[in-house]
Amino acid sequence: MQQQSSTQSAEPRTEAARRILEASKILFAERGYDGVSIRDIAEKARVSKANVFHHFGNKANLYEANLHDTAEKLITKLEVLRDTRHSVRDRIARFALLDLQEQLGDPHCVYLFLRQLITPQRTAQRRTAEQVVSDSLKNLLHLLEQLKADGELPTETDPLALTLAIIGANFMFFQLQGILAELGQDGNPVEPEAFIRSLMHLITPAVDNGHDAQRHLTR
Amino acid sequence: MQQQSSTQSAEPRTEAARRILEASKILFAERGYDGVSIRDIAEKARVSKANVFHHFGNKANLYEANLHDTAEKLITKLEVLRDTRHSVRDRIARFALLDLQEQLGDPHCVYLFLRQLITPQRTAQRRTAEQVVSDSLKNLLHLLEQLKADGELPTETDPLALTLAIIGANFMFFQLQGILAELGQDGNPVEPEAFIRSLMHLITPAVDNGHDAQRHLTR
DNA sequence: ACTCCGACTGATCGACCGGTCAGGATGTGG
DNA sequence: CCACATCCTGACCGGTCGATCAGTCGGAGT
Repeated sequence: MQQQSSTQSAEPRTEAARRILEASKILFAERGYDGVSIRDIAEKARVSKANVFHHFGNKANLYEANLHDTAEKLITKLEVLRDTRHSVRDRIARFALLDLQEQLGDPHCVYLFLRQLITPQRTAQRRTAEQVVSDSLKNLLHLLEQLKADGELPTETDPLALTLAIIGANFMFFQLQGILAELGQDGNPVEPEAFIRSLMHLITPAVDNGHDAQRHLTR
Repeated sequence: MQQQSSTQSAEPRTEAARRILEASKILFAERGYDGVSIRDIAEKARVSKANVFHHFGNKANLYEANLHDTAEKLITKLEVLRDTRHSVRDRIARFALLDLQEQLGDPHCVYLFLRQLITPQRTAQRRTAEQVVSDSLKNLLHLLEQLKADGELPTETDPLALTLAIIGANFMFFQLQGILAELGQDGNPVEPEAFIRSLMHLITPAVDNGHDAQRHLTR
């Protein structure tokens, strides 16, 4: 038996192993852990059922390997936000756009993580999922606090509420695409860039008239 | 055989049927459709396994009955928003607070609906779930457009983005309670009322200087 | 007393589940 | 040539799944 370790996932050893990982990722994201059988995965990956066990030991291990992969991917995303070449405002906008684009570009990762977050059992896997979300949240919160310290936010604005609003708006835009498309016939922003622009207006509406930092939310 | 109809769910006929419905609601919300067996439900409801089939026909029917129940519950919630006795601003604040409180008060309904929304299969059940969310969204969107027409929102504010921000922020507050509690030691708003107040500040920050009809949520 | 009906249960079914095992195919080092 | 390791498969196992069925029980109607 040559199964992968459970604590750390390495690269897939063969093409078949890679196909198994990819197929299981999609299926787990769509139907959840219990909704997918090893048969389904093997069939989608065009391998024998026993081969799945050969590479990943058991079902839980395969699921964990998927979570580990997506977690790594999402963590590396956060590194982009740390460069100080751009203004705080720009970094917030870039983070929001990057976050939204990545959700739209790889929905399976989102659903894989979301399914883990809504599980009441506090397993180690759920902890890691929470950790990723928590890091992302803290990062954005820190940027917003910085923005407020710079005087670019009204004093009565609560950075935490604003953080949750941005992250939540992104998720809702991602999740409700189908619904939005139906009622967006009158020219509402359905493109991510336009949506992020609208979202940034909510934070500091003085973005059109050329960076006027002291012009706050009037009226 | 005396199973309920599939298209419309009536009240549970016996105490046992009521217990089955309640037990299955919790289990389905926590573990999802495939994660729960009839055995689990029967055991939690303290009835025989065959009795579950007697009352609900099959597993899918039982699940559908749960969805129908929660959908009805959420739809009736929206009725509150239609009374014109309060100002538009108040109705938005009341809607947001009511929405958040209901999520916090009955998490199982939220998870039951969420699990349905993240299913890629476009079943009739998913349609109804989408319909409920869509109605709720349209309602809030309409109120915000009204608010903007009244001149209480900046002209560059996009009502749709604001709608998604409010709904999304509520959901994030609900979902990330555990994470928020950890980093909320420095006096951040962890109570729903305070959070909604902060959220309303984001919409119309001119709430402090004493408008006439906004006294309800400002302590 | 007799019938009928809905509530309810234990036993049981075939299907499918996750997982195992013996062994074939292929390559690699001695 | 042999020995060995890895990749991979078909056949198989015990257990659990959703669902069925025969039948018991108790109350209402006649």
